[in-house]
Amino acid sequence: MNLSTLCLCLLCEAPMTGYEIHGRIWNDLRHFQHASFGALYPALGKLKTAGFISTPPTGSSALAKKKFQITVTGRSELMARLSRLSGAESYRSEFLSALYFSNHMDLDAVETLINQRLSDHRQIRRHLRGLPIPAMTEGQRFTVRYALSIQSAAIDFLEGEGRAILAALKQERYQ
Amino acid sequence: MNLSTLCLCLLCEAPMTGYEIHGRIWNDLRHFQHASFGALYPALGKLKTAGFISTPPTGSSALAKKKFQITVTGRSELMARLSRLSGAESYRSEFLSALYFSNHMDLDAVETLINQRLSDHRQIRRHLRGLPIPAMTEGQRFTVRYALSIQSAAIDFLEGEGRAILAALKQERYQ
DNA sequence: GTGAACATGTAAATTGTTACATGATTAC
DNA sequence: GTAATCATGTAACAATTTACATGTTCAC
Repeated sequence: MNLSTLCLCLLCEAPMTGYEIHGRIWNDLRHFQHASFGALYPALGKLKTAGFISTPPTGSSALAKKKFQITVTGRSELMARLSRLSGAESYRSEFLSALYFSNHMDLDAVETLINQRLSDHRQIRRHLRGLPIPAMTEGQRFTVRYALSIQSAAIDFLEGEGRAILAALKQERYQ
Repeated sequence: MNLSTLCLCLLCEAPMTGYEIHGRIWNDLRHFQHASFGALYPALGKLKTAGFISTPPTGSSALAKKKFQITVTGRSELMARLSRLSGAESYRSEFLSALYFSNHMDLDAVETLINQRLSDHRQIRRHLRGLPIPAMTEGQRFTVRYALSIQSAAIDFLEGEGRAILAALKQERYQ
């Protein structure tokens, strides 16, 4: 889902400032999306130009807080976009690239990468576990449980095989 | 790992044409990387300009087959780059976005997305299982087993909870 | 000879990141 | 008053996708 559509989804819940949208993505959607301000504000600008969202005039200066709200056309545009979703996922891992070519690397560097990956996954899992599950919709809970099961699979694998691979790599190298 | 570094890694194994590099990424590195020709050829062009790879002259036309090979400076550049790797991963899921906002969606559309995701994961797993594991290095095998454990976790989750969520969504909606 | 697979490349558009620049509001 | 956080935005750059354009080699 592109950022623009995501903004429409979030603004369907309630009017929000760009800053608040960023906060929602960072806090609640982190397990499947991310967005920087440099991508967010231009996206909101385009949505406004297209008439899909509006900012009720508050009479203040140009840099003042802007509550964006979705318009009627914005809602129907969103419905149209949601019906065209492909559900694709994109995954790219520098960690696995490094392991794939680890024969060119220092074994200590490989160990550092594994430990780093493990600690990243644990942190994401901690974050997911801290989310307010009971206050969520069924769909939202589903995404948290899904992400949790993937994170746990990664952690289990790295805890088990992560140790073993270093020994195997060493043996392969000096056999 | 950016595409440019990946090319250096692959060319470390053997001289290759751009087409062959594309094939290697598509067949063997699919579980953590992807690259289109439109990204690949410009990247190879820059590596050549920088002197990290070369194309031994074959005296033929401009569009003829070019075997790229890594140079001595290319090898040391690669070592430098490998030591600077962060091991970061990026994941973005339109599937989870859709589920997160599934309250705005048609339940049939949600079911279609779940089935599609399930079949995608099964296909990736089939592909991973078809890889020539015994011919690989330890590091390469590690990446395959890692990806396999993640794919299986996703499949298990979707097979179990994927069915249940549709009922839960329906109940939430019409309660 | 013709179609499939092999092979190289460019151009436009999209999408996003990082860094920068600025100002408002609130708590202490 | 001052630091932290809230808040909006731009500009330069980087990476990538998609579509296009072209040519080669080989099996049948």
